[in-house]
Amino acid sequence: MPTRVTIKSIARDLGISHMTVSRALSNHPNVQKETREAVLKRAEELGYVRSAAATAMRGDRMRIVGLLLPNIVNEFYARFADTMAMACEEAALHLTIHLTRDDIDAETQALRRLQELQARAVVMVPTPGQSQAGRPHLQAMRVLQLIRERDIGQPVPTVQVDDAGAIRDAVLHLAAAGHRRIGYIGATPALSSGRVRLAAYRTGLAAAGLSEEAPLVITGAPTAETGRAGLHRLLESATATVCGGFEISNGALIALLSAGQRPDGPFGFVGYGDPSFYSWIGAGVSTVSIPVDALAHCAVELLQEDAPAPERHAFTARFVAR
Amino acid sequence: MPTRVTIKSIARDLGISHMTVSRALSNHPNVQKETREAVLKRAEELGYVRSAAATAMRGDRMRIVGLLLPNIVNEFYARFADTMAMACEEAALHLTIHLTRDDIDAETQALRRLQELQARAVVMVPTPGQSQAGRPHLQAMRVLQLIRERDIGQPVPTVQVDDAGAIRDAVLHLAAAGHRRIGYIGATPALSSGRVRLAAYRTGLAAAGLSEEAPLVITGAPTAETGRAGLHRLLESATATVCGGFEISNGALIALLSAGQRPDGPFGFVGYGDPSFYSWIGAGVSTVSIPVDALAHCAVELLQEDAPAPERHAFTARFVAR
DNA sequence: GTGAAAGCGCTAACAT
DNA sequence: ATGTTAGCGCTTTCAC
Repeated sequence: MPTRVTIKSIARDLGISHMTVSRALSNHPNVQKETREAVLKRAEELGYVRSAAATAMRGDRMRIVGLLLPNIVNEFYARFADTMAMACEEAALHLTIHLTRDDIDAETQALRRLQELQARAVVMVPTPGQSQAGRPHLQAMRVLQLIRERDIGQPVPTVQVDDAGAIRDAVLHLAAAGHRRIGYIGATPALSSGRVRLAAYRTGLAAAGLSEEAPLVITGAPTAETGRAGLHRLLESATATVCGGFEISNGALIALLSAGQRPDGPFGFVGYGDPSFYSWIGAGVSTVSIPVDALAHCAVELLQEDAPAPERHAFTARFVAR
Repeated sequence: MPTRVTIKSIARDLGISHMTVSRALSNHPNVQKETREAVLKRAEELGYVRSAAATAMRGDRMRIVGLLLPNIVNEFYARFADTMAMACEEAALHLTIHLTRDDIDAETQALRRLQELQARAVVMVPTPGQSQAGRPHLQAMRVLQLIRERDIGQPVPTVQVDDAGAIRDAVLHLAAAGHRRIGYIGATPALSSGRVRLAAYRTGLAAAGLSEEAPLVITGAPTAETGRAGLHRLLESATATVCGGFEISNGALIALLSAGQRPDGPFGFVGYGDPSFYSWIGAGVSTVSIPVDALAHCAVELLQEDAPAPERHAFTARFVAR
């Protein structure tokens, strides 16, 4: 194995001091033109790369940002990660992904390892539970909470989605179209997002002057399967439904289509999330559109700041009628 | 800002040498029981974490693995990343994601930055083009190519998908069901995967004793939109189709469903990839099933090896009739 | 314009 | 069982 190319090895190679090499490589003015050029040329030839470890040892944090997500297959998280990865690339930051599966121990572990790395910052979707072990020491690492909020012993900025208005609007939209039996398929109220969305559905019903009928409210795991099963039941008992989750929405939509119905069809359908294909099924799928990219960009901007205020940044979802 | 907790700060705190602290923390036998316990206790209290940078400076590479992908929204890449992230978590490796958008400069840049980090390894889907600039110096970093192969100046292991057999089987399956006008919707032959899959489709036609009809072969960008548009055309000119791409398949399937057709006929449909919902649409969607998890696990295993042989690891896709 | 020294956090090697 | 030294690659500080 060839020894590492360092400023010292280049210096020896050129018969000069390693300091001159350092200066040449970091554009310091006090280097003779020819010396600088010789250094740059040799560095290029040998494939020199500055050691991030050595830089970190001198006090700088690593140019690393951690991203803690429950998973990355979920459309929302994938899109979020995608946008964040691009933004990080632009800011010359490394984005490291840590999947928690919503397990607090995995989360704690990931945070700990990010500190070993001296990561600059971490964007996390906090796991629902409360830690039984002590809170991790966050030291100098910037923390930013996404989607959910949890007390981690210090105030941190959060980036949230406010979808209550959009869900209420969805119900009102269906009611205005004449629907009286409007169902809801969403995540279990055990999740805070599940609670909020269900409450928004109820607000919508009330605003439309409709009363809730228990059999029309279907909650379960936030999976496509829940959406599929839910829609099957609602096809018999309701005339329309609102979905409260990405996977659930996709599952329900596929079930609707495979039942031979169109999304703009007699059965009223409002999805959740806005993958591109929603816009070209039939006349388009009405949906609660989440501004994923805006969320991701906000997150990256906050990461760039020296001392981001521990504020709540809420992004409003929009009901899109199609 | 509180100064960093280091072995030296703990040593001062305890009035002992930093070496004793180091030994205690790394389970070296030569430490008195009480001393060790005192150290561990204090370290825990202060939230000490070993500096990865310092460790890296001493010669160890960082416990970082880079993953270079065109994007992460694509179902296949998302699932691959998901599985890899879990496996890395288990192996105490950090997985850093770098999106190339199939741009060779982005790729080169990402590789360079991974070296600055002294990443242990990189799993990359090489971009199609050829680099005009010189090849990056890979130094001691292990490289593993995924899906595609490109000469990067040194032999490296590759993890590939062999889907030709499955695509041929798909055509034969449709032919056996009586279809004579079997279409194909796939990626442009500009991509190597596009070429291979199209060739497999042709092999299938030949094996079934059918001749190719140009209008039935639709290629384009590997997007859902290509699938949608393709299926619309084929609905008029063909009686069945095989898909050659994840996004294309999803797009075509949605188009099929929203045309009021069921995937189990009369129009013969074979998708590509096997997201969970394919199994519960109607009687199920026949598809070319790609063993994503096996690919990901193979990749992680190769990363663990000291000196993985530069072999080609091919995973065979299976045609699943449903 | 260039160089020498020191120190960031850590551990292997060598004292004691 | 514990302590001291040196050096990994780099930049800041202080000579020259």
